[in-house]
Parts: sequence; C-alpha cells; structure tokens
Amino acid sequence: MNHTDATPDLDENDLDIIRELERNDEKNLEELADELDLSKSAIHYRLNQLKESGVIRNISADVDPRALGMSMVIITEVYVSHESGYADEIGDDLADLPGVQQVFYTMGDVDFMVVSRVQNHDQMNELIDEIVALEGVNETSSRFVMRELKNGNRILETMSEGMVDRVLETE
Amino acid sequence: MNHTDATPDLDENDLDIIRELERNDEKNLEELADELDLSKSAIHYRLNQLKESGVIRNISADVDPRALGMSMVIITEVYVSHESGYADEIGDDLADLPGVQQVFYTMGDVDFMVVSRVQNHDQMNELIDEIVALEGVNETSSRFVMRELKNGNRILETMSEGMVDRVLETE
DNA sequence: AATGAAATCGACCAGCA
DNA sequence: TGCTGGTCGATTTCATT
Repeated sequence: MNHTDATPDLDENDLDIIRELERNDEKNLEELADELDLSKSAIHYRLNQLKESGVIRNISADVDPRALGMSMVIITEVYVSHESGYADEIGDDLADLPGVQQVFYTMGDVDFMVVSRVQNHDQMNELIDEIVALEGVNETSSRFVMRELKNGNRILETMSEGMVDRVLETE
Repeated sequence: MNHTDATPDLDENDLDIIRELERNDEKNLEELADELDLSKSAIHYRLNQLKESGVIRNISADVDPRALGMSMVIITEVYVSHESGYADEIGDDLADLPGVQQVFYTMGDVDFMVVSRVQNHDQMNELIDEIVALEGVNETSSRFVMRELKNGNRILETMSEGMVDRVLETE
C-alpha cells in the first residue's frame, strides 16, 4: 500500500546478511556462509546486489569519539523566524558547523533538533554562539548530555519481528 | 585499557587513516597506501594498533533505513518521576524498545531524549505508548521529523582544524 | 546457485632506522 | 618503536555449468 519507498525485494537471507554486516563486516565470506547456511557464492552474489541497489550504502569504520576527545554531547533545539523561507538553507548551515553530527527538521513549535559533539566547554559555547549567529535563527535551547545509553546506527537490530515481517511481505 | 579518556597518541597519519576509513573501508591496503603516501606495511601496522587500542571500534555496513521501510523518525522527550532511582534502568528499557536508535540521559528539566525510527503511524503510536507504560516514566513529548538534513556517524569529518590540533597536541 | 581456477589481497616476519 | 620489502597462505572474484 505504502509505496512511497522503493524497497528492493528482500528475503530472509538478505536480512540475515544485513543483520550480520551491520554488526561487523570483518568476517570473510566463508564464515558468513557457514553461519547463515548459504554458499560462499550465494553470499557474494547477494552482497553485490545489496550494495548496488543501495540497501547497503557503505562499509565504514566506527570510531570512538572519546579517542578524539569528542566526549561532550549536546542536543540543541533551534527556533527559526517563520516568515523567512530560509529553512532549508539554515538546515544546511547547521549541518556544516564543526561538531554537528545530526540535524533534524521537525514539525511543531521547534524547527530543528541538532545533536553535536565537542571536546570541552569552550567549544560548546562557541558552537551555540555560531548557531545563534546564523541568519534567520531566532532562539536556541540546549541540553547537556550526561550519558549516552544507546547510540546505534544499526537499523535491523532494533526492529521488532513485526517490522521485519512487513519488509518480507512486500516481496 | 578501559573506557576512560585515555587518548592513545595519534599523529597526522593515524588521523588520515581514520578519516579515510570513516568514509569508506572498502579500499584495499595498497590504495590506501598510495593515497596517504605511506607503505602498505605502515598502514597495516597502524591499522592494527588503531583497532587494538579501541580507537576504531568496529567495521560495519551502513544500511539505508528506507530500504527496510524505516522512514519515519521521531524525537521524544521523556520525563521521569524524580524520587525513583530508576533512571539507569529506565534508560536501558528505552534502549530496548523496537525502533529506538539513540537514548541520551540529559541534564535539565528533561530526563531522556530518544531518537527512534518506525515504519508507519501505527508503530509510532505504539512506541510512544510503550514508552509511557514504562515504570517510572511520568510524561513524554514527541516531535515528528520531517527531514533529516544530516545523520552522520563520522566524527573526524565534522571536526574543525582547532579540534584536530587538540588531538595532535596531546602526543 | 555451485564449482573450481585464476587473480588479488592481507598477514606476517626478519631485518633496519 | 615504527617501518621496509618480500613471501606465503588465504580470500575474493569470475567464467562456466
């Protein structure tokens, strides 16, 4: 019904591969094949398709932010003056500020939610100043994060059985 | 060797490697060596250290959430009844709910910020219900994300020159 | 989707600055 | 301690069925 998203038909095997590689891509084809009860070539074939179709966008290293001193996290609500049609531009400007990790454009009274990471108090203040200084930004409100209980970029792992079923049904 | 802020001394070459692999880990050692003007063995040597020291935590696949139908994003503020010492437990409970991607424990009037991803309206309502139903949760307030302008897990790429200098100085 | 052969790659080591 | 350069075994890749 809901075909706004062009979901390339994925079956259980595809999802198994995705689940495995979202967790760790350092296994070789043979290990994967053993665990998932598929042949090496089958894995190879499916993996190629998953990459080419854009389901797997990238293979990359996950770096510990603390190793780079980026241990402070702040979440900032950004309010924009509504008559200005600058929303998109402001979003891009926010995304380009140093330390900014995520920018969401939201419905409701707030306009943007920004998650950022800095090394110390001074950088935190500087970043907030830079946000306020952006043309069209009205007001901001920041929260300091004391603890990150979860910060995952694994999608499939967080999905319920029902959610997974919905993916398989569109086959 | 534990999770303090003990920054293993990193030099420019290490940061080059990290920057490259945060972007894409699918290059082979020789390509990397060419681009970074280091020998294959030097890359190999440093890469091992980066992994062993925990600077590089993982190599994994980045999956397009839309390919799994997880196209709706919500950001939820969760308020907890303060007399309960349940804070940690609630944080873990939140992290375990289906669709929940990030959980932050924050200072200030809000207690938790939760970023989650679902497939449709029904799942959105269900998730919010599940959050409210958690023991100790007082109140929630959710925002619907209309657009993700940036959603990166690349740390080094977002760092300013000044931030990078600070890492190099601790050598 | 499986096989097996050919090409390529990463792991490793002894020696060196 | 970090690097060189080369070898060897392992792994990916691909044509064929």
